[in-house]
Amino acid sequence: MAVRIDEMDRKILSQLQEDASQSLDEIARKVGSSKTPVWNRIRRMKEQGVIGRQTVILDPEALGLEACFFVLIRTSEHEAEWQQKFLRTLRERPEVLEAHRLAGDIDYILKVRVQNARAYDAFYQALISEVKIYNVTALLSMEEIKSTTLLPL
Amino acid sequence: MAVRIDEMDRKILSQLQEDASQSLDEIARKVGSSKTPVWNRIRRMKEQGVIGRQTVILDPEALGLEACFFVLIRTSEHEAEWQQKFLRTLRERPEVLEAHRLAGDIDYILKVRVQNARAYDAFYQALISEVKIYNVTALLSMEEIKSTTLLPL
DNA sequence: GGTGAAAAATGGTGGAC
DNA sequence: GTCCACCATTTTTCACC
Repeated sequence: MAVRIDEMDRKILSQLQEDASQSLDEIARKVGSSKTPVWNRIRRMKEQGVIGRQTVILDPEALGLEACFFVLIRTSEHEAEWQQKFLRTLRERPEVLEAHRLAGDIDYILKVRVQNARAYDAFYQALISEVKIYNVTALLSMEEIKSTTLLPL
Repeated sequence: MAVRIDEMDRKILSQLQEDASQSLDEIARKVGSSKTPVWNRIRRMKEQGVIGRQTVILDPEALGLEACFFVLIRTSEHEAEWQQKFLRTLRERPEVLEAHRLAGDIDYILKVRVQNARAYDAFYQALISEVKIYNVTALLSMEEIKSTTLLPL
């Protein structure tokens, strides 16, 4: 997974993160290079998987997704089969935006975006009916102080 | 913040989320419309703020950001001035990718991306030296099961 | 609100240095 | 590896339905 990235690559990535709709010429000018080398570097980084999906960030509130929960999960089951099913469920559910397996006494954390508390409860009921879970704590977000996809470069 | 979005808008947003590098023609064809109306709808939704930043998703591992922590914070301070400073600190720190104020006994949750455990400790020390915090629990991610910016439409 | 065409800008490629 | 110029595609605007 380790990939050689030099200063010029970092500058290009930074520009792309900031605004991927910029033209090649514009990016080239800002990073102090010209079109072809910038284009070649971008192509290489896409092939290597450093650069992934190109997307737009939507406003969840405007789309009626007004509730955001962080869900802390403890489980008693640690068998492979149980885990497979659990992971599949999480990946299939579009309201699960993030899922991590953790070190320590909490086993998993999820970030879940839904319309409202009732929609969260529906998700929760569906989840626990599909897989056995020992303990669940839901943390309700009152205010999104910060939310960014921009990685520090 | 509530905005009128019809079925066609949703289809367009879905396509843009999936792949923002698609041409207008391609999007128009997929949603069963044509170029100009799709373009007008996209422009309107950008003005309304439904569509925000256009960006690329980078692979954190490839960039050497191999550690991801979720940080649960309890604080004894609830004064306006303290909060102002705390929020400013979070917004300024690029390693803080998400920050939410919570309901319940945990006051804040952060998602923090750093190179390694040492870099996290540096962040943690900097944070507690800037603002007084009652209790901090760091959850270390062992495995990113899912991470998406695609909102359910 | 949709269609089609035309002008301006951009992406992608190949050749010279 | 960088610069430059070329052409096909795409974006963006506009007049018309």
